[in-house]
Amino acid sequence: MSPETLESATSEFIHAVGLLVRRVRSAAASQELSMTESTVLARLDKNGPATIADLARAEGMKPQSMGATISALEEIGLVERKPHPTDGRQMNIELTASGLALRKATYAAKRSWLTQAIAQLDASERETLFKAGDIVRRLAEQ
Amino acid sequence: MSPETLESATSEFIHAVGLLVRRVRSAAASQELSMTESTVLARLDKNGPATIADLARAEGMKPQSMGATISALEEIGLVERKPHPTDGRQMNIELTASGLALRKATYAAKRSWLTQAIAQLDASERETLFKAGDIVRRLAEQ
DNA sequence: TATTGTTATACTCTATAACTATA
DNA sequence: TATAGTTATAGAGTATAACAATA
Repeated sequence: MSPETLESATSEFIHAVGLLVRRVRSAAASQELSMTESTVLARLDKNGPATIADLARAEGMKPQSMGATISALEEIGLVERKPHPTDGRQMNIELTASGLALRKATYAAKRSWLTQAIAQLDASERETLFKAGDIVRRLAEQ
Repeated sequence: MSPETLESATSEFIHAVGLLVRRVRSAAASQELSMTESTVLARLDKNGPATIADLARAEGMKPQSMGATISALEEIGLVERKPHPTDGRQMNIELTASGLALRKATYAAKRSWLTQAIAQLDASERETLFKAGDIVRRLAEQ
């Protein structure tokens, strides 16, 4: 692949990512959660309680930024802070009953805009997309 | 694909996208251009002069937001506004000599962080990534 | 009346810096 | 001394609203 072609393809790729991010963001503005908020909720649901520092590391964010995200989720009642049993510095972030209900019920019924859109792709496209997701993750973490 | 699996895979996908966006953004903070800025520059290089409204449509943004992006690029001397010859309302946005040089020289030599990272993937991974880019574009524009 | 662009203002997401409390 | 968290402040990116000029 020539340097020019690579640069051009990369540029188109990042353009597509930008479109997607803006689209997800505008969906979030109306009623859904932001990308980071949904991701954090999904992680808490899957892996159980975690500290702010853990969550920040997982998202590649600063702890202060994650603190703000958690405060936003706390304000709408989806997560709560509980003191760590032995380490007085840490706060465990847990899903509330509302948060769990949102994960189990709302997502199963109404779903996010993106989940619906992906559901309508054919199987091979979904496979390509999710494979690419893994590649993107590696790129971002490298 | 079960609803739970789909939701989980979507969640992991958008997580990966979030990681990438934050990573690109932090590269941009040090010296590179933002995602939107690079994309606009690439478009001007490829398609020639365009109006703010055109560019906004292409990026899925509001014209006011694109105006801010263009002002930022103008301030660092990469683009300039020129009045449209016949339509007095429009301003044509063009690459300056600097902007063109950045596209032709700097990108070819130093490259962006992301282009470098993608260059190091093997061919089949790159293919998956760019195919996924097309799918993402369709999702975002739908 | 519709479109292009500008200005003013505000919101979201994330960052840096400075601090306290605990280990 | 290192780690977890909080608070304060700032920046980037984008949005909405109101407006002027032109078509």
